[in-house]
Amino acid sequence: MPRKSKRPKLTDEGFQLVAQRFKVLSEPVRLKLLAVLEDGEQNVGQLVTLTGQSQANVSKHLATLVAAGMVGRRKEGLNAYYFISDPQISELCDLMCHRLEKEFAEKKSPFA
Amino acid sequence: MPRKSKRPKLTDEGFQLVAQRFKVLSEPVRLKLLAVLEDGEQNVGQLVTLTGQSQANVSKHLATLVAAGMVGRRKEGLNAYYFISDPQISELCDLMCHRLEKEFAEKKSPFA
DNA sequence: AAACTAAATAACGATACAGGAATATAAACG
DNA sequence: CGTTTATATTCCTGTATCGTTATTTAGTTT
Repeated sequence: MPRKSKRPKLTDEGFQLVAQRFKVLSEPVRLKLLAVLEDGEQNVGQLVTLTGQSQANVSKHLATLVAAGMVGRRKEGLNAYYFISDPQISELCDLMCHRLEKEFAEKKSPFA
Repeated sequence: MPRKSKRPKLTDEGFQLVAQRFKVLSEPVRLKLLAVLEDGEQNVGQLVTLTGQSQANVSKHLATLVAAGMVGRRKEGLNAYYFISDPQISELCDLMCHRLEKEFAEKKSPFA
C-alpha cells in the first residue's frame, strides 16, 4: 500500500537540493566533526586534535558544513569557533544511526 | 549547552558506514526513484519513463539502492519490480525536505 | 613594524562515481 | 531453437572531491 508522504512533491531542482544536503553528510570526517560539535563549540585547533585530521582538511570540511548552513562560525581573536547551527541535522544522523544499529543487531558492531 | 545525543558513540568504521548510507541518498536520480516508489512498486520500464532516465542508468541506481537495503526486488517473468523495503528512509527524506522548505520559506521555491 | 600564531586558501595528484553506448543475460514465445 | 523483450552489466570518458603540501590571510604580541 502506498505510503502517505509527509513530503511535498519536488521539482528536479528540489531533488538536486536535497541530494546536495545529503552529500554534505556523506563524508566520515564531516560526520565526526558534527559529532564532536554536539558536545559544544570548538575552535579549529581543538577539532584538529579531536579528529586526527590535518588542519587544512578540517578547515575545508568546516567550510562545507558552514556553506550548508549546518554549523556556524564565531571568530574570537586568532581562533575561529564552530558550533552546530541546525539541531535538526543531529536528528538526521540519529535516524541513520538507528537504522544501522538495527541492521547490525546480531553482528560485529561498529558502535563502541 | 551540549545536546544530549540519542546516538551511540561511533568508531571510525561506524562513521564510514553512516557516511556511505548518506551517500546513497546524495544523488538526485536515486531520490527521485525513491519518491516514485513511495507510491507503490514499479518495474524498471515504468521507472525509466517516470524518471526520464536511460534504462542503464536506472538499473544501476536501483542496484545501488538494493545494495544499501533501501529497496527490494521482485522478479516476475521478464519484469523486475522494485519497492521500498525500508520505510525509515522516507522519514529521512521527509526530514531533509522540511529543513529545506523552512530555508526557502520566503524565496522562490523548488517545491511544486 | 617585525615576528609569531591560528585559520583559510591554492595547487596538485589520486580516486570515485555519474552517465552514455554497447553488450550480455535471462525469460517468454513463436 | 531462434527471436524478441526486459533488465543487467561492462567499458569508457568526464567531472567532482578527498587529502596533502605549500602558501596566504588575519589577528596578536613585543
